[in-house]
Amino acid sequence: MARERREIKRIESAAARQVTFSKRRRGLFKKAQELSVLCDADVALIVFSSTGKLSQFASSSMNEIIDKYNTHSKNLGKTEQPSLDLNLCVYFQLEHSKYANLNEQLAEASLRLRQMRGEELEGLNVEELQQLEKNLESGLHRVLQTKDQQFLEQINDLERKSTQLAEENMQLRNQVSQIPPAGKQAVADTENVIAEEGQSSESVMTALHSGSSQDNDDGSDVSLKLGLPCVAWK
Amino acid sequence: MARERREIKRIESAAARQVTFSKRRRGLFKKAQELSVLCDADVALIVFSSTGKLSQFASSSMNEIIDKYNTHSKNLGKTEQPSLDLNLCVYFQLEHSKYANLNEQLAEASLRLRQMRGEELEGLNVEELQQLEKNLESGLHRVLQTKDQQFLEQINDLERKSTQLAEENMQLRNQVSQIPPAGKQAVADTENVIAEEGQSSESVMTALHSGSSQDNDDGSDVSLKLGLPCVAWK
DNA sequence: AACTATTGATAACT
DNA sequence: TAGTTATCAATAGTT
Repeated sequence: MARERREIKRIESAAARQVTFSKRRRGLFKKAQELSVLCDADVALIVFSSTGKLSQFASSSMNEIIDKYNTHSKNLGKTEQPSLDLNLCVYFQLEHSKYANLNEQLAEASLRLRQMRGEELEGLNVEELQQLEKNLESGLHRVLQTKDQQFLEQINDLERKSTQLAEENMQLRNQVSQIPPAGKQAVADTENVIAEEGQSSESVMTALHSGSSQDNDDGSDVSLKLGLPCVAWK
Repeated sequence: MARERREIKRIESAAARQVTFSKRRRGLFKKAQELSVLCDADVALIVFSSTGKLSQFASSSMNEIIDKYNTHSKNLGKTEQPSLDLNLCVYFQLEHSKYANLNEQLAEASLRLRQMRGEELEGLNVEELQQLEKNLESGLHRVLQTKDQQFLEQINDLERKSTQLAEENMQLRNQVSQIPPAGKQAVADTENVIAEEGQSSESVMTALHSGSSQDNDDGSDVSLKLGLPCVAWK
């Protein structure tokens, strides 16, 4: 509502989000208060910022309104404080309304999920479809970013481990070359030269596997794993 | 915010109060939703009208937010188990398990929704992210198809109406041309020719507006509307 | 309920 | 962080 229309989607910049939060929160609370006064309504507003900070407004008492809310779904009677004899009855009603409420919310959430999966779109108009499209696109975008990030992390991991292994490899070679010559020394030396020139990566893999079963006095973990544990997305 | 500034005090006329309540309540809920989306805030809004009718909005789950509020403000102790006979106890356990179960399902569904929106992806591995990506892509695909379909339907509608209007337009022209010549006949004819050649679409629009206020014995609806009703995506 | 004149809220800027 | 202003959005009164 200002210099330019702002699309209703999460503000990525934390600073801008904070500024907008302050401004809009003030506006929202003002309107909540105005509604309660103008229309004699009972209004409760609870806001947790993205940093977890609580703000609240209640036209009367917050707890009173929440109680009224909890008992409302099924019960219409005036908000009398439950007498001791009625405690049980109220408890049942409360449980029931919570239950009904949960059921409703679950149905709502399920519908949203189905719609995000592209089902049950019949009741939606073009505007709602466009909103859904935006949500899906931004969700997809973030999922792709996260996935890429995980791939990059794995690659970095692997590179680090490779470097480490290469170093160990070289140390091992030095140790081997310092072993006093035995009977078949000449042959062993020749093989070593070939390996160094043409099969360095295979040498690394060999060092890897032998390394984890060998005694290894530096205690480093040299196993290579791809981070793909097999947990199904239901 | 309108024709005249309204003082913030209880509206005495019940009718006016009801009307204002409806309008402002809609605005308040919209703003609550916008705040929650824009600023990634958790917002709960409970409104009881002066007649006791409940409206509510919660960016996630109302119960969740209220719980968070209760713990956040200060309250902790509660849940005194009513010590009663065995049947009742069993009943409570049953209710509680149903309740817990629903709560679990709702939490699960909420998490899925947030993840589809690209939030809380931290716990997912690459395989799960790929599955999520597939779900989002297929959902997006279907949403786009549905949207395109609705656009096409609107276009067909408009084309049908345009054709109809063009026909009516032609009939009207014929009627006009059959009017017996009056004093300024020559001038009128000339204007007609110009209109036919260079301003056909404007002629159609003119026919549209006059048509809806004129007597129209075929009873057809000749208004042109784009199907974008303003229903908020809660 | 639908329509506008007008006020109010606020996004970008300072 | 607060203040200013151009613009957009909400809505009071009306039909």
